[in-house]
Amino acid sequence: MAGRPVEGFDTVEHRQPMLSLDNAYTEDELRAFDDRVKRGLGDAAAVAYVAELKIDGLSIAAAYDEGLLRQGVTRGDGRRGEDVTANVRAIRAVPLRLRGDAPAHVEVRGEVFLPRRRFEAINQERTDANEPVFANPRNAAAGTIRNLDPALVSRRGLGAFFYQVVNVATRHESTLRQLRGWGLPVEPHWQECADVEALVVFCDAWADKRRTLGFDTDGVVIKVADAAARRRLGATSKLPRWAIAFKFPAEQATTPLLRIEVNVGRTGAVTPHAVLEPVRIAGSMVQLATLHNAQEVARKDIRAGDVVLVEKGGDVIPKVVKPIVSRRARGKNAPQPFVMPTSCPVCETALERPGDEVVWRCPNPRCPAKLRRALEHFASRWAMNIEGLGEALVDQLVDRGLVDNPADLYALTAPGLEALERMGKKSTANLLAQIERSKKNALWRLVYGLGIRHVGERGAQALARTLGTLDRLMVASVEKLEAVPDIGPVVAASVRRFFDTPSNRELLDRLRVAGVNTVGTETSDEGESTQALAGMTFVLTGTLSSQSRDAARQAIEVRGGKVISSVSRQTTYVVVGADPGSKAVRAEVLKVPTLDEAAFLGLLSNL
DNA sequence: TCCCCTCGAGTTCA
DNA sequence: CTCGAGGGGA
Repeated sequence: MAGRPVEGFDTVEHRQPMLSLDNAYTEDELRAFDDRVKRGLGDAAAVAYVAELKIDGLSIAAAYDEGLLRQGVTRGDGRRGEDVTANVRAIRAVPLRLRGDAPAHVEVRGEVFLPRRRFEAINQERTDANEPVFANPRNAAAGTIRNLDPALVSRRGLGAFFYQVVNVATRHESTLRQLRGWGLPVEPHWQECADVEALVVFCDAWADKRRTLGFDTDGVVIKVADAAARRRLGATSKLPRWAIAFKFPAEQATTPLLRIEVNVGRTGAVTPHAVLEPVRIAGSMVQLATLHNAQEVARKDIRAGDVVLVEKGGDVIPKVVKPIVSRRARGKNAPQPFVMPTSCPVCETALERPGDEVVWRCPNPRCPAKLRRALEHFASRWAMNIEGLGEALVDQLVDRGLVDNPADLYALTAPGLEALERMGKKSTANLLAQIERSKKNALWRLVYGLGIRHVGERGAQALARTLGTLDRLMVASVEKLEAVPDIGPVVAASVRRFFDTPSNRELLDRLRVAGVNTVGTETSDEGESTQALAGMTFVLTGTLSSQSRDAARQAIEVRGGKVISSVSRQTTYVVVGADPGSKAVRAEVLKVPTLDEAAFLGLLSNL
C-alpha cells in the first residue's frame, strides 16, 4: 500500500527540492565524510557538527502563511509530492497556527511518525478485527497519511518533529530553537559536536539508547553546524555535501542457518531450534533461535542450509522470520525440508504426539534429558527454591549417577559434593543448607516442584490450599480434584495419573522419609495486614527501579491483591515500569488504567 | 457451545 | 514475552 499513488491527492511541486542524504554505515565512513568536509572547506581544522536523531517516519513539508498552516506535502520523489493538507491538519503534533514572530511566509520540514505504543495498539485492534497488520511503524504512518479520511488520521495519534526552515540559513542550532519558539515540536536529543570524535561517541551511544525512545529511529542526521560553511560546501545534483545520515546497525539480519537441532523439555516436549552462524543483531551476538515446533518450521518452510532473516524486535528473544528463498541453493546441494525426528534425541525412545496436539513428546519417564529438566524445575526459585542448584550442577549430579530423582537430593553428602567440579567446602555447605531449608517449604512448592503436567504454580496453590496435605491430595478422586477451584477435568485427570504411577508414589514416600514437608501451608499472610487491595488484579510490565518484580508482587499479595500474567478487561491496574512490553499496549487498547511506578508506590503507601 | 480470562510451558544472551 | 490451551461463566 505504501508508495502506490492514491487517487484523491493532488501532486505538488516542491519550491525547493527535498534532497535525500548520503548514508554512512560505519565509523570509518563517518570519518571519511569529515575528511571530505574539511577538504571542501579548504582547511584541516576541526569542523563542528550538529547531530540529530533520524526519525523513521515520512518526511513532510508544511507551509505557513501569516502564521497559519496552509499546506502539507509529502516528500514524494523529492521534486514533487502529494498534497495531504487535510491530513496534516489532523495531526495534533502539527500546530495549525505558529506562535511568536514567524515570518509571513515560511516552509518548515520535518518527519511524521507513529509512536511505537500507538503502532502496537493499532495492530492489536487490526488483529482483533481480523484485518492485516502493519509491518512497522513507518508503513503505518505512511498508510495513515495517505488515507482519505482525516478523522481516522486524527485517531491514529501520529507524532511529528521538525528540523528545517526552508531558505533560512542560520547556524543549525538557532534553527532548532526558532522552530521550537514557533510552537513546532523538535526532537530534543540533538547535540552539538565539536568534532568528528564527538560525533562518533554520539552515534555509538544512541545505537543502544534509541530503544528507550517511544518511536523508531534508524540513524543520526549529521549536519555541518555553521551556515556559512554549508553554503560554501553546497550540494551535488542530488545530495547536500554538508550533511550525511549515519545508519544504525539493523535490528534484523540475515545469516546462514547451519542446522536445526531439537531440545527435550521437562515435560518431554521436543522442540526444534535453529543453530545460526553467529550474527550481531541490536548489540548482541545471536546464535540460537527457537523454532517452536515442527508445524511452525513447515509453515515458514525453514530449512537447514538456508540463509534466514532473523530479528530481535522490542523483545529480547530472537526469532527466525523467514528463509530468503532467493538465496537458497539449488540442485544437488539444495536444502531439504526439515524432518522432525521420530525418536528422542537423548534416549532414542519413539516420540509420541497425542491426538491433535502440535507438540511431539518423549514418553520415556526415565529419559535423562527429562530428568535434568525435572531436577532444575524442582530446585527452581518458584518451586523448592534451592539456591545454587542450577543447570551446571544438575548436569554433574546426573552424569555421575549421584541423583536419579528429586529425593536423591536429600541424600547428598559433603564428600560426594566436594568431589564435583567447582564445588569447594563453602559451596557445598551452602548447598546442603539450602537443601535442608527446602524441607520446610510450604506444601504448594512441593506440589509445583513435582512437575505434574498442567499443574503450575497457581494450580499447585489451589490444590494445596483446598486439600491441605499431601496424603489427601494423593488419594483424592478425580471428582474430588475437580471440585477444587480452577481445577477442571484435564488437570484433575493429570494429577490422578501422576499419583497412580508407582514410581511417583515411591518418590513421595522417600521425600516424606527425608523430612520434606507434606502437610503445612505457607506462613499465613492473611489476617495481619490490611486487605486494602482485596478483589483487585494487577499486571506488572517493565522494570521497576525501586524493587524487583517479585517484591512488587509480594507487596500486592500481602495486601490481598492478585497478580496475574495477562491483561484483560477485568484487570484493575497495569503497573508500567521502564521499558514496558506489549502489556502496556494491551492496557491502552482495552482501556485498563495504568499506574507508573510513582503512582504504584503511592497506592501501596496510602493504605 | 462459545468466548473471555487465566495459566502453563518454553525461551536468548550477558 | 508469546503462544496455545484449560476452566468456567453465559
